[in-house]
Amino acid sequence: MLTVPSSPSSGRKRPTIRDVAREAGVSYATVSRVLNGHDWVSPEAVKAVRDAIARTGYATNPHARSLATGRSGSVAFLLTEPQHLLFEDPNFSVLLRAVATVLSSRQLMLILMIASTPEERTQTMAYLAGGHVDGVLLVSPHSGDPLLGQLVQANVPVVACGRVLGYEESISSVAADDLAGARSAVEHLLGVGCRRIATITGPLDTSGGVYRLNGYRDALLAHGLPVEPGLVAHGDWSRASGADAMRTLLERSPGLDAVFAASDIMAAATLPILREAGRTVPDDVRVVGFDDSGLAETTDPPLTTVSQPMQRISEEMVRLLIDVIGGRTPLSITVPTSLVVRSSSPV
Amino acid sequence: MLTVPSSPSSGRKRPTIRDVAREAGVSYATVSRVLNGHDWVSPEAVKAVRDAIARTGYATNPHARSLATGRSGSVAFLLTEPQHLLFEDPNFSVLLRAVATVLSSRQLMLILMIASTPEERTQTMAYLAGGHVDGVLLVSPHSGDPLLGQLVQANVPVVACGRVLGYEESISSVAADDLAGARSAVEHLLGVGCRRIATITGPLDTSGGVYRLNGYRDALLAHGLPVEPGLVAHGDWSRASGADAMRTLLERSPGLDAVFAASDIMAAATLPILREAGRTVPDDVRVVGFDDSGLAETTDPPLTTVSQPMQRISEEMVRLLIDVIGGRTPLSITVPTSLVVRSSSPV
DNA sequence: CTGAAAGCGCTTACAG
DNA sequence: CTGAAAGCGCTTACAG
Repeated sequence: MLTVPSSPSSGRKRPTIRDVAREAGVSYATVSRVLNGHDWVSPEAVKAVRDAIARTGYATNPHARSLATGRSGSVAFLLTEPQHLLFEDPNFSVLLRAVATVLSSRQLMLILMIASTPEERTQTMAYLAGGHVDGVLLVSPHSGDPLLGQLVQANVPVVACGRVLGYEESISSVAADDLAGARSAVEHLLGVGCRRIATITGPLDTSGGVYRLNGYRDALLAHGLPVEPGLVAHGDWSRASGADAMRTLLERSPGLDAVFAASDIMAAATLPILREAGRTVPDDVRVVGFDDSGLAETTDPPLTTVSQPMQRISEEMVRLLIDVIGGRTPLSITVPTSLVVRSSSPV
Repeated sequence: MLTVPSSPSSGRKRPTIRDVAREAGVSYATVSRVLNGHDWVSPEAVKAVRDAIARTGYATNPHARSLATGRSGSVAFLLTEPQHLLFEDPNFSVLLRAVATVLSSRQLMLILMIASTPEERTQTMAYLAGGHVDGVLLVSPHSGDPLLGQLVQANVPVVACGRVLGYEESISSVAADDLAGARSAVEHLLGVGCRRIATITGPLDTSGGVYRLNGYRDALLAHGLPVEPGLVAHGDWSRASGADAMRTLLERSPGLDAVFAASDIMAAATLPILREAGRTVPDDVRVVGFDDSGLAETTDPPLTTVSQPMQRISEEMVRLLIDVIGGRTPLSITVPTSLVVRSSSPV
């Protein structure tokens, strides 16, 4: 069913393991051995083979290898967010970039799969369940997503970025410490004297949405402050939702003196709204975001935010996925966050 | 050399073409025929096979197929920009997203490869020259890049996004009409009365950098205006370079009344600099960008910019790549742009 | 330490 | 229209 015609442009036949063997004067099994390095091979044979490889310009055929080993040598990076978020949120590109580097250092290919539309989801699931990749890295899953159950049922090795609500036991994950991160943000606001602190949450079917809200609550309660419903508005990570939430909050609680948004995008979206409403940031209203995604530095004023160590998260995701592929039981990893103070809420 | 252990988690053996054949009561060659649809198969056989596929849950093994056909069924999306740009520029994610969708509709896998560091480049080149993908989509190539020559020499099917300076004949490309787009931007500025129009160029080893500068010149000359060196500053697409260029321009030509930046990112970067310099946009200085990348709507004020039809560009890139893989000669495709007017330079 | 050989799961002429 | 068979390029026990 491939749409690609056969390829005359690939030119003359590439050298195979047999060509190398002939050139090196050994059997092709020996060539395979030095290629894979598992078994013992005599130093002379190794050298002969290496030279022959260099002379012939041999490169191993990954399809043949995969067929023989049953492993694909590739990992899917699966995005399930609606497409507008993929455009907006720098977090995705940062994660993608970091993961690509880590995978490449482990000789694994990164296959990008986007499953927004129903058709894409069906196709994607068939591909993944077909065992065509060794494992999948799942980005920002929502707990109601049927893909999750299918993945678990099909026994596909998965590691999610962010804990997966409802699948904590069955799907491995690595996440920033959302709870502690959010708490530190709100404690920072309390520490500089804010008392009417609003929050814009993420979607509550994601662990980021839930845990960051919990962190907000914890911090307030720990300081003996009530959690007022009028100070809590919900977003879906998008810029538009952040702007809407800010408008709602200003309407319901004009006296607010700070807002903690569960993402930098949503935090950035509050800025023009606050300005239009005649509030100065940070003098009238302080703003704190979450992610430190690169966006935070470029807003006016730059955002105080909770930094997630994306590099570390990426490394752990790949390492964990390799473990899971190897048959180890699911695990949740939490990495610490740190508060980055900028002018939207200075100390 | 794969770092992934063998995979117990993949569970029981998947059904193969032979299981389907047995179930359907035909030879497995027939199963393959209905799977591929090239040859004639009797309707009864087709039905028997389809049913058997459904019952067994068969999914074809892409590695076996690739080994037999010599085609990989996958395409590389190759990024060679330094990593900071990948974070900043929404253009990349937009293109990636669009290309992923088009490829998926053609049953082709998208393999993401990032070649920033020297090691990554060596590895990448080996992989591509090894014929492990059917073709490569090249993003934002710079003309001095040795990878270009290697790709051409290795006879790898390539389609670039943006014309590749120095390789116009040998590397296919699809690009927005940079020249006409830039001209329309500057004509817009001239049309609203600007006379001291500065420009911030892209890097001059990219066609986007060169052609957009040419468009700027063309428009000025056509209106009988000189091209003043003091009004031209160079950037490298990055935000930081845009800010630097703006500072330089203000210093050299304090009397400027407009700036045309060759990308939205660089245009966005001028805004805070202009504000710090006490200039109001658009009253004192008008700003026009290029890309309409999503960023343009979110700046303050929103940017007037030249819109590139990324969806269309993506479709053409994939279609063209399939042609090139099929052995057709290189081709350059140019798609028209359109001016989007927003408050940074209203009519 | 190293060959010979089977096998991974498919496609595709070659005969019928 | 459909089988039987060779072959794609590797890996990996199995003998030695």
